[in-house]
This record gives sequence, structure tokens and C-alpha cells, in this order.
Amino acid sequence: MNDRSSVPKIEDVAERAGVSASTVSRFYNNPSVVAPSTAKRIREAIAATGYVPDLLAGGLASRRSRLVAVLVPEISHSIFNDTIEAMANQLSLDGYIVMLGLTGADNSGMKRLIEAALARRAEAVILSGIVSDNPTRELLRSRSATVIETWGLPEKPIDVAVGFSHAAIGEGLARFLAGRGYRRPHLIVGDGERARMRRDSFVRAWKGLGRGKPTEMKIAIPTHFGHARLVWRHLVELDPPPDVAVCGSDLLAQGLIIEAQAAGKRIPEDLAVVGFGNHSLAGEMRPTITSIDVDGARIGREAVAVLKRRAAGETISERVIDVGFRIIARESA
Amino acid sequence: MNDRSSVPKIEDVAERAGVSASTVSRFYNNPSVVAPSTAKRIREAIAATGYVPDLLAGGLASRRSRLVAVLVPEISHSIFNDTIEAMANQLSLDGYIVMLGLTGADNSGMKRLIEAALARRAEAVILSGIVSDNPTRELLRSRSATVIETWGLPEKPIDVAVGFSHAAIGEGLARFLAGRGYRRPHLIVGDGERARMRRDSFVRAWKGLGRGKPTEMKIAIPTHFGHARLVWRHLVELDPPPDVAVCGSDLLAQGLIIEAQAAGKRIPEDLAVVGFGNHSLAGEMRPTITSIDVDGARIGREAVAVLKRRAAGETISERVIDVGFRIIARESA
DNA sequence: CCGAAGGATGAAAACGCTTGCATGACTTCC
DNA sequence: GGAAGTCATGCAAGCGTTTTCATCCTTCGG
Repeated sequence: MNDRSSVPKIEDVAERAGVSASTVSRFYNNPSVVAPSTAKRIREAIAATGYVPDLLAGGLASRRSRLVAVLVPEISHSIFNDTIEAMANQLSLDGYIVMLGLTGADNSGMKRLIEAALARRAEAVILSGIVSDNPTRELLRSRSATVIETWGLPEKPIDVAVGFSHAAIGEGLARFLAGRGYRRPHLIVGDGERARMRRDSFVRAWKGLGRGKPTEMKIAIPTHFGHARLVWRHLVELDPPPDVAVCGSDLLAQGLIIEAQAAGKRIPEDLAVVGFGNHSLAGEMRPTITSIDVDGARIGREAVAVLKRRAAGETISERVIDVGFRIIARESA
Repeated sequence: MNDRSSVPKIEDVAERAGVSASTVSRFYNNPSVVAPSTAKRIREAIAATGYVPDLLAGGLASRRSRLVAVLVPEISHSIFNDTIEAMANQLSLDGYIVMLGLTGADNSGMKRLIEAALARRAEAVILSGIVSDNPTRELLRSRSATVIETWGLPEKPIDVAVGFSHAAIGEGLARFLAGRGYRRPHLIVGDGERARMRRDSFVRAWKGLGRGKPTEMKIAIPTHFGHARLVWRHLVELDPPPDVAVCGSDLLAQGLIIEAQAAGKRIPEDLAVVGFGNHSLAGEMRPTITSIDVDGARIGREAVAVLKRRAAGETISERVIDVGFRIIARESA
């Protein structure tokens, strides 16, 4: 059924339109230079043959792959999805395709995926994890690809970074909770660089406010619903009991609320809970969940804007774009 | 900073290793034929130069793009994500990359994305929506790419389909609810082909069981949390009131449960609720949510298995792979 | 009416690989 | 001990475009 043999080439179109291949190529890449009447014949020839240009060959010749690699840890319950979605939508309008790479919760696949992206001559590599492997950082630097780190603001970006400061969140949250009168926060810390940064700055700020050291518990990432029971069991054993639990995700926060309620606790009187990510459920549950909102889609849009400017030959002067965050105060804390 | 000029080529490696480019190429593509001592020298040369093969050029020469296109409506709250994740993980191990295409809730981007995939000479196109545009179906057929339709079982697959029967779900659910003694189901029907198929067969089966016609309400997809309030308002006006609400997603089901509870209703005594997708929250909420479970990751794995067999030159005789579904009875219905 | 400028097009050389075919060096076997 | 294989490798012809440069027409100002 597949007549692989007869996939039309640019030559076929050219012949049929009575022009040379070069002209057909120009019709695609620089339409303004081909005469309207010629363009019309080419258009007809394309329709008649069902020609689809081979972008592999085209990319080889023009050194423009029109490929952007997007590397994230995972997508099943991921906070990154709005960002990915925004980017994919934007990019596809401009004729780019996005290569999706899943690096794994521990980012172990990062190196291999970066190489795969570079091997395809990706014009940009968009990362959401931290590249800890030094040779890989070097490789990235040595290529002409735009590198955009997202969802964090490294002090020394490889190229460009767009995201927000996890440290600022930790500090902001500490102030917020102190302001609301909480005394004994309990941090549920995901096993990742970002969560750690939020934790560190929270602890620092909390101490700075003259309070003691918060209790904490480490859990595997991605943090979600399933962990809630585990966390709850750990939490009830604390003495003195915490008065607010700081979670790494809204799903975990919600799970914890359910466990607490099942145990007869009132939220937030007996235990307050803070989530992260401002998931669509956070504002709808009873009680509604206090959460940290980050505009993921905006991160995606800004990233695309940067790489389009690069593609247009512009020099990017702002290496770091901070999209900020908001603490959304609701009923749970 | 980017010394674009000096990206090492296969020739550079060859020279350094004292062999010809062909041998280096074979080192990558058919390692068993190169002598161990030569392989060692090549390996060293690669390390020394930091060579990364240009897979664009390689693909052009070998007519193997090692690109698989995965086209889904959206990923932000998507039920497809487990499938995508399973595929991406599998594929990347085999040196494939996945191109992620977002067709939009209404699949309007499908045509353009299929063309983009074909233009890149994708070896496979994995669809999760229905290709309604006929020229596009033809285009797909005329190419040698493997086409895998997922999350549904069309009667006439374009090539191969792996998924489950929405009709079977509708019917199964009707029997299930009838068996539990419900009398007045209310269907919340997403605006999509799949949801419609489930609805149709539900209605048919329900009538076949000697019951009347269920009430129903159409909502936009993707169905999720935010719709709950809307649905609830519509639902309370029904007379006689339904005794079970059938939702297109667990998130919507959960939202509805919250609205109902806020209005003082007991679940499932006053109103039972069924979700779809068996989201991780379904088993954890109070009450736990009765839902339909589909093994999304398995769909991904089966799809990859098919395309690897194709790539290996095998002929696929089973055009339709049914992974089935399960109704998970919990507290909410 | 001529030279210059500009516009549309074609010829051909890349782009960086893969692979069929050929070659030469070793083994192996009767 | 020579014919017949193997094995490891090199040569060179593509793969389907893009793009530079040159060419050929027009058009137009003086």
C-alpha cells in the first residue's frame, strides 16, 4: 500500500511547473522573489503532485533544523505542562517542531537527550532541570543552539534563563506564614534541587524572624497524591505537632487535607496546609487550598520569544527573565 | 562564544583515528563489523574531538529519520500523558526522538502537524484523535510511515490502532449502573467523538435494559474541574432529579462531588457519581470515586512495540489491539 | 536609443552523512 | 600449497534540498 518509491521530489514539481528546482525552493523560502505567474504554476504543480518538501534535506542544506528540544523530568502529573503547551503551540505556528524529552525525575536522562537534540541540530534546547554534568554543559556551550533554562534562575545561566526564584518563594512563604501567626511549620521537601532551594531559604528566613528551626521530611519526587498517607503518618508523630504543613504540590496538599480530615482534624484550625503550583483544583476544593502560583504558560511564551529573537539574529542582553510568583491565600492556611 | 565554525565532522574523527569516514560511520551504525582495535581508536578520536554525528545528514542518507510524531489534543490536564510518557521513554532508549504535536481540543491543528511530521520524514505518526480530513488520510496512507491510532478502535483503521472500545465502555457502564439499582442517570457529555460514542452506546444499552432515555448535558472539552459548578447548576434543575451523574473525567467528578456536598447532598445516597480515567486522586478522595480505568501506559508500550516491529521489517497482522478497560467500583457509585 | 539598474531564473556546488561494491590481507581446507 | 572464503576497510555515488553566482530580460532615465 505504501508507494514509497513515488514520493514526489522538488524536481518533479519543478518539471511540471516548467521551472527549475531552485525556483521551487525559492517559492517556499523566499516567495517574494518569484513572479506571481510562476508562483501560481508552482502552486498548481504542488497540488497536483502532492509534494511535501523534505525538511531533513532542507535543513541539511540550509543549516536550519527548525527543531526545538524541550526537556522536562516527566509529564504525567507535571507542573511543567502549561509551559510545554504554550511553547508547542507558539512554535508550531512558526514552523518549528518540538522534540519532547523526558529526563526522568532524577534528570538522569538529561545527558543522552541533550546529545540527541544536538545531533538533530536543534536550534534551541529548553531545559527545566539543572544540568549538573559538566561535559554536557560544555557541549551545550560549544554549539550554536540557544539554551534556555526554565523554572529556575541559576546565578550563572548557560545562556538564557526564564523562571522565578525558588529562594524568593521560600522566603516569601516564611514571611507569609509568620504573618498569619503560625509558629511550627513542617516542610515536606521533595528530593530535588529546586525544592531544596525553597527549603533552605525558608529555613533561613524563618530563623531570621526569630523562630526556631522548622521540622521537615524528605519525600521522593514527583510529589503527589499517593504520598499523602505516608506524610500524614509521619506528621502525627511529631511532638509538638506542627501547625502548618508546607507541601511541594497541590495534589499532595489535597491528599494531606483529606487524611487530616479523616482523622478528625479541622483545616486550618488544627493544621494549616500550603500547596504549590496553584492547580485548578486548589481553588475548588473544600477548604480551598492556599498555594503558590507561577505562570507556567508565560514562561513558555517568554522562552519562545527569546528564541525567536535569537533566530532573527538579535542579541539577547537580558540573560535572566524573572516571571515572579504569587502566594494565593485561601482557606487552608 | 559559539564557535559554530568548528563543529567536528565525521571526517575529522576519521582522520584522527587514521581510518576513512565510512569506517566511522560503520562504527555507529553497524559496530559489529569494525575491528575492536579500530573501534577503540575511533572511540578515542570521538572523545578527543567531541564529535556528535549529524543525524539530519545521516537521516537523509539512510532514509531513516528516527523520528516519531505523537499528536494529542493537549497535555495540561490530559489523560494521554501516561501514554506519551511511556512512549517517549521507550523510544528514546532506541535512539528515536518524539515530536510532540498539540492538535487542540477540537483537533484543528491535526492537518498541519501531520504535514510537518511527514515533511520531517517521521517513521511513525501516533494519533490520539480522529483524522476526519480525507485528503490528510490519503496523504498519510501514501507515505511509508507507520500510522498508529490510539485511545480508540476505529472500524477502519488507517494502519494500526491500539486502544479500547468506547462503545464497550458505554455499554458496560450502563449494565454496571443498572446492576447497582440506579434508575435515572445523567450523562455529562464532552464535546468530542469519543465521548459521543460512549454516550450513544450507553443510551442504547440503557434503553435495551428497558429503562427510559437518560438525561444529558453537553460541555466543552477538556472536561475538568472548572466545569463542575456549571454542571451542578444544570443538574439541580432537573425534575425528576438524576440519581447518578456520569462524568467525562475524574476531575470533573470530584468537582461535582464537592458542589453536591456543599449543597448538603450525600454521595452516593442522594447522588452517585462516576468518573473516567482513574486519576490518582480517585482512590484517595472521600468518598473514593468510582471510575473507568484504562491502562494508558500500556497503550504507549504497545504502540512502540508495533512500530519497532515495523521498523524491523515485520508485517503486522493484527491491525487492532484492544487493551480493554476496567470499571473500578468505589464509594461514589 | 543606449547604458545601467533591477528582476526573475537557472546551473552547479555544497550540506554531512550512508552504503553498495571492490579490494587486499588473512584463514582454512583438502 | 593453492582455491575459496572471511574480514576489515576504502572509494565514490548518492540522499533532496539550499544558495551563490551568473545570465538573460525588461525597464527607464537621459
